[in-house]
Amino acid sequence: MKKQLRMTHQREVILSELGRCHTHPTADELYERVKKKLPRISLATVYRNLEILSEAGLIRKLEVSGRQKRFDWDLRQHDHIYCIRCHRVDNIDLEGKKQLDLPPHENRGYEVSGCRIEFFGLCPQCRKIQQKTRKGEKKMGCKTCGTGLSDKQREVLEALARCKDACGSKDIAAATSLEPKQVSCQITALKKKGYVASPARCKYEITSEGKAALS
Amino acid sequence: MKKQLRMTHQREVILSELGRCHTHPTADELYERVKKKLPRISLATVYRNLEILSEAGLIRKLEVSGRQKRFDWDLRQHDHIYCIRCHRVDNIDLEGKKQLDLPPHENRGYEVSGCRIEFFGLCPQCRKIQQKTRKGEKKMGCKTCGTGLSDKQREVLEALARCKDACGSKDIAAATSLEPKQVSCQITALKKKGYVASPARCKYEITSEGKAALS
DNA sequence: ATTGACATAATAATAGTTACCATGTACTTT
DNA sequence: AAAGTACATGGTAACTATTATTATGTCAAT
Ligand SMILES: [Mn+2]
Ligand SMILES: [Mn+2]
Ligand SMILES: [Zn+2]
Ligand SMILES: [Zn+2]
Repeated sequence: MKKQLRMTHQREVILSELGRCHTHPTADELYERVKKKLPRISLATVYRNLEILSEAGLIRKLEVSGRQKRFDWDLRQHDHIYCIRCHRVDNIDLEGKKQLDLPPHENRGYEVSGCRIEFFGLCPQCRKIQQKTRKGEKKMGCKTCGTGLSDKQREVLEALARCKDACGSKDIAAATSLEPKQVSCQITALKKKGYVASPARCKYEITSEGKAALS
Repeated sequence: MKKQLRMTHQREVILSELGRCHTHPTADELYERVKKKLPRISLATVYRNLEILSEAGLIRKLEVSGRQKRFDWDLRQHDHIYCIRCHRVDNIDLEGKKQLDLPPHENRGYEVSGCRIEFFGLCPQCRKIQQKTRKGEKKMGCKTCGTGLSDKQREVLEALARCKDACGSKDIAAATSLEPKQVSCQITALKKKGYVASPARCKYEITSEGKAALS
């Protein structure tokens, strides 16, 4: 009844690409790489095999903070450090310092099978970027959030682009077909995206990012 | 320009329910509790406020292994242990042993902002369950996987239930409107769910779990 | 009384992942 | 070799957890 594990061509390529990758890739990052060798492979196959291979102990599955699982070809005992901004993951070696044993009276009745140590912070690249853009958190990883514009947002932003000076939401309501309440709602969303700034209380103007987003 | 944080009634209830909870609940677990006090609250409000409150430092967001984020009312420095089977999370206190500083030459250029230490294993309840059901991993947390049956799966399982003894997939194909190939595909799925067992090579029979699933 | 910042409920949309199943391939046993 | 079955794949639908959108509500400061 033992499970047989066939080393198919797909699995070979997945393994070898993971070994060539020194970046702890996610399933879809690896999929993009594997697709170059096997153009007809399915994303589901990559997911399935990463799961199977990690259960078989041929690779390691990392469950670091964030939403996506990452995979590691290096089976040796080592810990990780990850960037809280871009989510890249690097290896660290705690050398002798890994005597992290939970004292028996502290184990809460668990049958302890392991321990994970993760450091986190800003990676070298993100440190530089963070210093430049002091304005705040540009959340990454979302497709629409940051670039996309809904119809109403676009309408408001276009009206703002036509204004020479900063103007209030009432002016915009007049310049568009929208009601004042709706305008202020859209402005809130646009401010969050960085497309609108408020030079004075209750006065708004389009930012350079906002102009870029309109094009 | 500083962000104002209004302590609304919803936020008060979310905070107080989290404080009353000693289980590191997920957003939807907390939602179920809060709904009893505020029946008209929205799940999105719970998500939004847990995020806001943790950013404001009033609660702690845990990103332990697994998919769902969990929240902790206890702000004191402490670490966690979680169950790899049921995903419950308990506190641990490493007392003096938390001098986990990354040596500067090992930080890979990161600006380190913190460290997470997590133990994992089987919680007391799951240890008992695991000993009983030795058959293998019943994956938890999935809605269909385990209980749900597709139409074809149900058809095959019902045919198996009518058989007195273990039978081959060809017999089932005859007893249903399905082709042999399809039958073996469905049997594979049913075996994975634990609804079908194979007492002898290429012979199948319905399990007690399978009978229960049919009712 | 207006205005607009902040908040909410309801819902649509999204990302990541897994389930489903027809089909394909490779072992085993005859 | 043929038959029968276990294991695997590709394509896609479905699912889970989370976030975005937006009409509407509340409230403090003009
Ligand atoms: Mn690694
Ligand atoms: Mn805790
Ligand atoms: Zn980074
Ligand atoms: Zn458990």
